[in-house]
Amino acid sequence: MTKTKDSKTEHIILDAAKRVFQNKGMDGARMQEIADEAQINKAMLHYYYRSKQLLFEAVFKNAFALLAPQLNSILNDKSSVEEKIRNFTANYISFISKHPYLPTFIIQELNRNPDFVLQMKGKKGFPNIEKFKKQIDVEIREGILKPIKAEQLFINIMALNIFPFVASPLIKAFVNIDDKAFKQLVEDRKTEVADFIINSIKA
Amino acid sequence: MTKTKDSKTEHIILDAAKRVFQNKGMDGARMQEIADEAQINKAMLHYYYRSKQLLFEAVFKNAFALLAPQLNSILNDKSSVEEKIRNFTANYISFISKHPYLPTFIIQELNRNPDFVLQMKGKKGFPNIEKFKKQIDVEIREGILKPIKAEQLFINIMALNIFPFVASPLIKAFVNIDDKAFKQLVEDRKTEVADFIINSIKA
DNA sequence: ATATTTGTTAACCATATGGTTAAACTGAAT
DNA sequence: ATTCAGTTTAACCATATGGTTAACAAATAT
Repeated sequence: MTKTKDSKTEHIILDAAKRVFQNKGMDGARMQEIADEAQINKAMLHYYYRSKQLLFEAVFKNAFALLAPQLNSILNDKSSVEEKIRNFTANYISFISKHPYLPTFIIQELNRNPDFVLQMKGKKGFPNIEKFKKQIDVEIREGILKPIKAEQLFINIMALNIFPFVASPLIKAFVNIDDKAFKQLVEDRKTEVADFIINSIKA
Repeated sequence: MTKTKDSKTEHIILDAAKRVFQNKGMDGARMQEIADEAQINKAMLHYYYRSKQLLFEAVFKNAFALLAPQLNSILNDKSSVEEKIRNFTANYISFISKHPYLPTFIIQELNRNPDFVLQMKGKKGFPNIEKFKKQIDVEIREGILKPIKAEQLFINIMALNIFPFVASPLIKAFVNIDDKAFKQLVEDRKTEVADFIINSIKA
């Protein structure tokens, strides 16, 4: 059994760091807490990841890499706009229900350090709107869709799908519901949101 | 000139604290930085606000008090649903363009400490969906609107209006635009978003 | 078997940080 | 002028925190 480059410990650390950073953010997280979470000596964190900043970046990139393909599906898939919206909405909400921390974490940390996104932008697999733009224009010309800017539509799709997870404490308070009812509301959105969007843009 | 209860210094501190907390969040903010920002001795912060936590709460409540009336306008005004949506969208985007930090700050800190919202919930002026719910049901019965749950519609309105500000670094990267183009995109949303929503829900 | 590299630990260090204190200053009331 | 409450400052304190080190253990190579 050859030793894998990523040691077991290294993985345990990343996993613990994920949990802590996702809950507390970069500023709120403590190296000792990550070590405790991993049931490991604090020095190991530095042994494998050198610094808090680098450990954080590993976690962030990991999280981003999980999210990006989701968005690419709506930007680059071959199906029609309507199909894409229906698929994306259902899939995305399922996906995030399994990782409810993800969008909040990414958005929070990107606001803390907007330059961070520039580092990602170059890499392949980074979501890009160009293909989607062309597709929208084609479907408008074909009379399938009402005129709308692809940028605005894309923002709307993102907003309707992501926002409820980012703002859940606020929504729960305003709508005056508990966790269970909120979960049901989100579940309903798997079709609600797609209908809402398509209603609006279909010619 | 009688001395006002709120001293000048107290106000200067709150103002500086706003700027720092909004940019760095509770965890990222430093008392020394706030003192520097206010050009004042650090001990004054404790003299007037006792602790970082209390100073933070003052800032947070202040921010929340600014945001709440905006949401109440859509929940409690007398006009028709369509009018409300058009007004709210235009007003809200104008409002936030002047306070771009607000939604991100509130959402971020509420996620850090969800119990915080419960403390606000009791107070009068806290946004509540009940009236809006009834209005939606009436307009559906009258055939003005297609059937939709008030909760979902409210979430959609919030999402479409608030999300672009919360996720601006992400959006700028995906849509591949600079600050100026983003500002224009947001400006366009003052009518875009209302049209998008009304398109979808009007019978 | 022995040397060498890799992994792990406890103790330690420098600095940052929220908070305190005691003395000094200010301006108005006596 | 003196008192007195409210305000401001510099110095200080205890603790938390990210990071390092040196010794030790386990695995791997020679």
